[in-house]
Amino acid sequence: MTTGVRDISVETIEPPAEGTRREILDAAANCFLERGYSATSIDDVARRLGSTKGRIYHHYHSKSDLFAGVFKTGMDMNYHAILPEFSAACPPGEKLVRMARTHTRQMIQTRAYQRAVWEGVSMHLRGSTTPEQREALAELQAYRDRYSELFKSVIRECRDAGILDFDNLSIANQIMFMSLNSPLFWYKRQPGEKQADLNKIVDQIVSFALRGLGFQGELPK
Amino acid sequence: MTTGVRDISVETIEPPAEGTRREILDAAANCFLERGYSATSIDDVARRLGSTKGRIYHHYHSKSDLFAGVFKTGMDMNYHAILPEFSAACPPGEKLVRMARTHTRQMIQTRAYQRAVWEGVSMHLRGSTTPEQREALAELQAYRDRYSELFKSVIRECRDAGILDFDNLSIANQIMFMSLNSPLFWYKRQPGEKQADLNKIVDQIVSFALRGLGFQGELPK
DNA sequence: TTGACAACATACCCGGTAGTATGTTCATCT
DNA sequence: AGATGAACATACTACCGGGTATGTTGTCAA
Repeated sequence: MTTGVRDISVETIEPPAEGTRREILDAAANCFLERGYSATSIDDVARRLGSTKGRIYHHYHSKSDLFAGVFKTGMDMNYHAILPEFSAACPPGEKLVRMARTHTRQMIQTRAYQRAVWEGVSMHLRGSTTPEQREALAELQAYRDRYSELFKSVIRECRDAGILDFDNLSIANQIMFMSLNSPLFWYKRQPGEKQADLNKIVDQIVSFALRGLGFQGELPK
Repeated sequence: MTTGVRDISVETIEPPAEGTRREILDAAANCFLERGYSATSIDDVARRLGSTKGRIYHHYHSKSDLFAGVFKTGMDMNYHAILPEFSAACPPGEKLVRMARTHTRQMIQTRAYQRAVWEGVSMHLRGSTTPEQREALAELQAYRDRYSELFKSVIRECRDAGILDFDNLSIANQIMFMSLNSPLFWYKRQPGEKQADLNKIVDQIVSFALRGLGFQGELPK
């Protein structure tokens, strides 16, 4: 709404606002990561920013709106990372592996945002909140469902090709995501954070998930 | 403390108190399941019981104490179910499968309690709450860690026997639990709830997890 | 120069919630 | 019968947290 106005300015589209919003989202995501949504107060986020409520409420209408911002940003990053892999022309097995690796790496590298996505999904599955904001959550949920469908379609393709072997597709997809998302809950960034170490962890997770789906043989690449 | 006093009474040890406590715990567990810990108020639990706060505070000192009761009860049920399997004299592969089945069935059948256990672990991994109640959480966490160790030891035994194949033991254990716990988040009890249907779901989950750990061949039984 | 507006900070309101203090009832023991 | 205490209900307090209303400051355009 208000953002459309300053499209006149040359280059650096809305540099202050977008930077500020991102800064607020980062703080909010980390607060949600540490204490969860309902245990986090707006003042907590403001404290982390070194400012006050006013700054946050100037950019976001409500707490749930702020949360939605974190959720959507997290999913945006996921889409940005996964769509190239999904659209690539390569055999379904290899595609699934690449998508799984990318997704898992996302869970680790943008952990705070992804944790909010997780909690958002959990919140939606429950019956809580008001009907109005329940609708907003439903929209976000749909956004995340579409993402899930990307994997589901590839998994189905793999099964049809005889690469995978499982019973119920939806359940298989659920458990696979559960496995790939697991670092959300136990991963701690180590002091000597080598890129190779991270890849090793990602590989083990992806290996677990793919094997779980009935994948045989060694993983490509 | 207070329970030790009435050990004098013959049979039916503390029948009213224990029944009442269990009734309160059930209500609390379901509230925590639906809205999460911090979003649940004591009045919510009381409403579900058809009574008032007074009843709850008569049996539990605080909200966190009530939560601890739910957590511990959930873990007690897990131990009660898993210890016979763990102590049984049978080859490690078969033992692991039986333990995994039992655990997964527990996740489904006592879902509300187990969800609280989950949230308790998550809460502890974060930095929240006061130092005093943080200690109580740490104790519960240790209780749950011992349970996790039961699986870990069997998994290690399996790997040493060449039945399983994975890289890091701790990570493998984490992802396995993540898979087995997954119905906590997506399982919904169906109208026509046949025992056979439930077994089918459990089998698929266990099959996924065991394959993920590198288990080869068909599952026993 | 000045008005206008974005980007905040300050001050305040008010509903909800954890926890407490105080009844009330009923069963059991002496 | 009277006392005692468990098992609650009722009434109340204090505080926290979401949200709002109202300043304050810097910037930019005319």
